[in-house]
Amino acid sequence: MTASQQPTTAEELRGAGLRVTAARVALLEAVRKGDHLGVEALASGVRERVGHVSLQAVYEGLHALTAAGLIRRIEPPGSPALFEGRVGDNHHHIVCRSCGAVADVDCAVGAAPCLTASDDHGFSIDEAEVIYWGLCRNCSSVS
Amino acid sequence: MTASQQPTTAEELRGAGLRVTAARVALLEAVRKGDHLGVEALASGVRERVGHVSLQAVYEGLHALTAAGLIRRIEPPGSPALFEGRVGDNHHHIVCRSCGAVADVDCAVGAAPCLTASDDHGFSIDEAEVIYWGLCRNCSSVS
DNA sequence: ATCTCTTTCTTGAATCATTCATGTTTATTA
DNA sequence: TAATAAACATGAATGATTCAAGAAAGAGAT
Repeated sequence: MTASQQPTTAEELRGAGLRVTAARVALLEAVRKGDHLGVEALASGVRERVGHVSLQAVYEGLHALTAAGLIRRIEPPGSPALFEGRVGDNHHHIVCRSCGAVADVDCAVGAAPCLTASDDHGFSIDEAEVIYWGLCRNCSSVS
Repeated sequence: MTASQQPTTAEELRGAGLRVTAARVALLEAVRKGDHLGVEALASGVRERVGHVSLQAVYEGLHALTAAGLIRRIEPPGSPALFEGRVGDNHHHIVCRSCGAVADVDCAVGAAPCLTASDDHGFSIDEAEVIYWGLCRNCSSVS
């Protein structure tokens, strides 16, 4: 068996210095398949694939995957933490004020948008995170 | 006594449809005097002015003042809620990754910045909130 | 000034997300 | 296959916030 061109999930974990366990493979796949899911939803997804996994193992796995840069954690105000598989690009999020739905938004103004604050107060800024607030299609039609 | 040109704190509360109580006057002043303070710090500030006030009264007062638009609530990821007195303008925040310090940033690109997402996914967007991440002067000098 | 009504406040408990602690299991590598 | 460090399980703890029910106190009417 030669190494495939596209690394498997297991190879990605090992390449990030993490051990390959069924729980973590399933967790990474659940995050990637999901669309900004929370911890409970991810735990359900993992359990569908590999049987019982404790909630704490899910929390630890999410920390490890986040630290390794394989997934990204976002925390919209008023919501528990959500996780997504899209990493490395600089993208932002729209959050529905009514139902909490989250969608991705590519940066509108280039690769490192908004990184220029008008007055940085002596801070050295390395990232600008934008959250757009509004209503999703469903919620605005109900209005 | 004629009405002053600059409304008093009490008049502002009444004008917003809220009852004028010592606790809420002190709370509004504490928020305005403070610089992005959390609930516990605000409770301390209120108690310095008017004696014992329960934490729940502080929470309720903060909700009421926020709903009335007299103060603004922000919730940087990883931090409990913070409150500020600067409202009505569209400004953003810098958060120190190391110590959590928060500073205000005027919008870099005009009155309603970044409100144009590249793809709104059918959302109707009414606000863009920007959080700049970095290190404050103190934390970056310690490096 | 007093009465009434509604808002605000208090006390105490409950909830939710997340973390901590300890012991056990399991994946890796030698 | 044995040693060891990472990952997992179970159970308890923490911190921020909210809920519930009754007591106190502003605001406007009498």
